[in-house]
Parts: sequence; C-alpha cells; structure tokens
Amino acid sequence: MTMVSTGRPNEMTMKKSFELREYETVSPIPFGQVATYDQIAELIGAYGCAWQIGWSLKRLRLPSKIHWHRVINTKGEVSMSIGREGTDWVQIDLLKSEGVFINHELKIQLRRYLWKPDLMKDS
DNA sequence: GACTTGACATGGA
DNA sequence: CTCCATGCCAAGT
Repeated sequence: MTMVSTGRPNEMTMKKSFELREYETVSPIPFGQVATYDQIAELIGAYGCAWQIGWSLKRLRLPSKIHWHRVINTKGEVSMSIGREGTDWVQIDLLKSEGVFINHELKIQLRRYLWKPDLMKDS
C-alpha cells in the first residue's frame, strides 16, 4: 500500500478500508481483554478519530463477528447511549461472559484487562 | 451544500 | 480522580 502518510486517514482512499482496518485491528484482541477507541484509532493511523471508530461499529449493527464488545473508551468504561437501543448492555454482558469484572459503575480495570499490541518493541 | 449529532480524547480547574 | 470546555472526523438530516 505505502500510501501517503499524511498522518490522517487517506481522504482519497476508500471508506471501506477504514472500517476494514478497524476490524483488522479489533479482531486480534484476545479473549478476556479489551482495547480503547483511542488505541484502535492510533493503530490504524487515525489518531484523534476515536469517534469515527464508534461510528463504524454502529453502522455494522448486530450480529457481527467483530469483537466490538472488546472496544471501550479510555475511561475504562463501556460507552452507553440511548441511541443504541440497549446494545451497550449487551456489550457489558459479553464482557462479563469473558470473565471481565465490571465495577458497579460500569468501570473496567484497564490496568488488568487492557490489551497490549506487539507495537511495544521494548519494555 | 451547511448544520447537527455521535459507541471519544485531551487539557485545565 | 472528577467535571467543564474544546477539538477531531464522518454520517445523517
């Protein structure tokens, strides 16, 4: 591909690629772990487009093979919105099924469940 | 074609 | 850590 690394999503590129890359990034998330929108956005080279991540996921609708339920916000909580018809609660239920403990405040221990990509060449 | 909304993030108080 | 205000990009109206 080697497209122009303008630092922002290729405007000329196909939008499908955006969601595609998103899924490609979300797919490798292991069982029982979660990733933040910011993480996904940065991984696809779209830092600051975390909002767009949620947009793409929403347009997918259920059922979806993508591990969308493993994507949460940087606050360590599941983003809930009335516009989702309660799918947010489904996400919480799915996370619980994976053994992820969720606080009464719907907060998750990112420090324990946050997924770490192999981008860390040194530690 | 312009304004509003949205499953967000960051910075300052 | 929590709350308020601002910035980001794309789809919907």
